[in-house]
Amino acid sequence: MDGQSNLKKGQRRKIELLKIAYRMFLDKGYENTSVDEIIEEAGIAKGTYYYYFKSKEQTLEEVIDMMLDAEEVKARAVMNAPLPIPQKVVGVIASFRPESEEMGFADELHRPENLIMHDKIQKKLLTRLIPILSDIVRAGNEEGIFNCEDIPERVKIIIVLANELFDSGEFTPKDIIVFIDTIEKILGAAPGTMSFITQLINN
Amino acid sequence: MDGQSNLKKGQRRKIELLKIAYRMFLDKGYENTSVDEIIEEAGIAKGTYYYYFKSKEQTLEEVIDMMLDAEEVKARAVMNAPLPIPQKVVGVIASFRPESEEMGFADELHRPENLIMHDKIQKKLLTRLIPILSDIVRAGNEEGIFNCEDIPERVKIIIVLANELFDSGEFTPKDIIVFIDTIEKILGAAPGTMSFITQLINN
Amino acid sequence: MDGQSNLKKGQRRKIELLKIAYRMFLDKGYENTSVDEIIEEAGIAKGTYYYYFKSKEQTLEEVIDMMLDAEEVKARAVMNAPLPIPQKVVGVIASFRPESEEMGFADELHRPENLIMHDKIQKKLLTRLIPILSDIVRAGNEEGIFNCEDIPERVKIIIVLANELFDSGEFTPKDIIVFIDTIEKILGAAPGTMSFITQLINN
Amino acid sequence: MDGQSNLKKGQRRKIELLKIAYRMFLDKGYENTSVDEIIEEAGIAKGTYYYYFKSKEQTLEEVIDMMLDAEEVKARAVMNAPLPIPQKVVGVIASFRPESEEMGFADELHRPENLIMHDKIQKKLLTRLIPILSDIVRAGNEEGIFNCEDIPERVKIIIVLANELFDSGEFTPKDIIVFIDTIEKILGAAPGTMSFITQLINN
DNA sequence: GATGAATGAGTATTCATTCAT
DNA sequence: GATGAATGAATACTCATTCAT
Repeated sequence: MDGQSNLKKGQRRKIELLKIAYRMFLDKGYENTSVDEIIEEAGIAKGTYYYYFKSKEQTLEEVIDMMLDAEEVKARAVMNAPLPIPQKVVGVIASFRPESEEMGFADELHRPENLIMHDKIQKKLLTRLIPILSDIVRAGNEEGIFNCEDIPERVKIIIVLANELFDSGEFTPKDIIVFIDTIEKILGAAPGTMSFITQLINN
Repeated sequence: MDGQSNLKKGQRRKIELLKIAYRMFLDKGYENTSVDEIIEEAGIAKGTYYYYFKSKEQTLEEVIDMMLDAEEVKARAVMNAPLPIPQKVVGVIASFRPESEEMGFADELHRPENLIMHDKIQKKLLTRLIPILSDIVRAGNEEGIFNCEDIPERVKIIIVLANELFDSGEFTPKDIIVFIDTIEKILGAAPGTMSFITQLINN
Repeated sequence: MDGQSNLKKGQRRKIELLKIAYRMFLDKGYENTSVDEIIEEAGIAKGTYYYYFKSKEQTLEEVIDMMLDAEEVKARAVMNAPLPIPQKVVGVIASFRPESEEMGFADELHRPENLIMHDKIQKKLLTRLIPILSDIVRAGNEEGIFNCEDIPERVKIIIVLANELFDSGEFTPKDIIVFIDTIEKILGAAPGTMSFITQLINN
Repeated sequence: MDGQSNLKKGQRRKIELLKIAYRMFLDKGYENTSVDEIIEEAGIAKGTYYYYFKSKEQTLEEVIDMMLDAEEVKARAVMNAPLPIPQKVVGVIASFRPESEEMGFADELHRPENLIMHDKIQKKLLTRLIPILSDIVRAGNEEGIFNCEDIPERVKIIIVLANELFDSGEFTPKDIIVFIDTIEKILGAAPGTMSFITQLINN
């Protein structure tokens, strides 16, 4: 009994379509991907597409949710792994990135054609990521590694900064140094606590 | 002899057109504003529009530059005004916002239809704002109010945070508290140095 | 059961559209016929047109192919008819003309607005006409009516001449005499073999 | 006193413009060359262009006439040169080609974007070339090299064939052989009279 | 569940030409 | 002679969505 066998046939097909749309939105941007192209790629008829999706916009919505579901699983795995707290913080943030075969860390989502998708993801992502990361920071507080109040608000700032500063791939070593210093201060950590990030990014 | 008398006739008309386009882009979003609508609003022929602008995209580019020019003037005025350093920091950041008659502080630029414009502005704005703000922070360092290195990188973080956290208008009092705390630590200022911001935002 | 009953609905419609476009291209010229005019004439929506044709250019391509298909059928009928060889030669050449209700022998295709269409047709026509005509000339060789080598090359010259000299409708009786003389010599026929052409053209 | 000194200033400017338009029409095709591009290339204003030319079409007309004037001079030089008659025939035909720095014998005029120009030239060219070539053929008749009546009509056929068969650059050695054979027969020349053409073309 | 024919509003851009100065 | 601002008709093509079968 495999994990998908209890899905109805239609459900499986919809997931296939979502994966195809996901890849195409990422590759070409949401607005540059026409429904015609999706159905051609998927080998289905126009009507079939609209049988599964109310609109193209709704497809995007579902694509994003599917993607974030997968990434939340990864983030929770990091949270529960036997790692030092600071590594968990960074690991959770890093887990929320679409995995792309062709491109590396510098994210497809930051190309101009992906503005809309990026923006939608960003907003939904904050909702999911803040609770997880807050738990980790709270644990850090208890361990005495961090020392801060208003944790969700601080976590939010960290996520926003990470996304805006590093996703585009245009940053200097000094940007990293200042970023690390900022995070440490935001969380009330001792200087050097997060400096292992340098190595992560340099690779 | 008024200030515009030395502009050629065509120059004046172009500036008029830029202002009209600026307003429309802001109101309806760049993509939702068609060239047809612009020329109708301006009362000119299609050909006239394309006499002045190579393309709609180039219009956007020029609109943004015009807007940033105006805002840079405001920012420099703040920089040179007889104000305490912390007020200058905040004033410069605040000066870089389009003034809108209809909407308040919560910016038109953050509506989804303005994503493209917002993004283009954001990138160009950083280039202009960082040097000005860096000068102010340097002065703060000399006065002993701030105490930090890598000033441009720190300034960049502050601008990014200000834009992302507050432009959308969705923020809580705690967000403000944490933001202020963060800025103070980023700049190496004594606690409470920037707390006057609270009053600014609450009004 | 009529001959079209096994065509799908969409196929039939496409053929209708091709016929409409064909007529309009011939009447007004390809470039002077806008897609808007075609769809108005056909009573269909813009989208429907582009559902059937990738582009206006592709429509032209298909129109020409359809036309040449029909004309090749006529040419082969002439080839297989019980006629003297010289009559077949002339008949095949003559069969490759669009039949126009309004205009006579002097071809619509030679008006300046039809240059593009004429040129495309000319090139494709040579490919189809040369083999057929070559077969006839070969048969003439065997019958001793003609006497020549390099038949396809000779046939090509004859077709080119016929098109260029007579299609425009501007020619004198002397032009005809010389043309006949030339053809006879090109094919190695006895003087007078092709002189029946005179009567054909004069009518 | 140079040859141009008696031209008025305006006349000289017009000729400059014609040369620029000529080159551009040849390079990009008449229809693909906009008035805007011409004036930019020429460094003049829109109004100036229309001061010199009634319309773009009239420009084309004048360009062609200028070009044919130059080529007629070359053709008459060939006619009067101390050459054998058959060489004169070929030389005159060959003289009516625009000289292009970039392209060789395979003529720019046969690219699809030059259809209109090519067609206009073709028609005007016949008018000018037929008399010259007819004179040469008449001389050939008197020398006993040729033997034919209806000279202008025969000459016309030769010109048409030369243009259509060879201008496009797509022809085989057999095409040449048959062409030579055809010309000889059209003019009533002894076999081999024109075979020197082979060498001309092969180089 | 699935098809594919049909829709039609929407859009940016080109370009020859005119004419007041 | 020369300028350049202004015109506006013309045009091909896109695309999300619907719906009868």
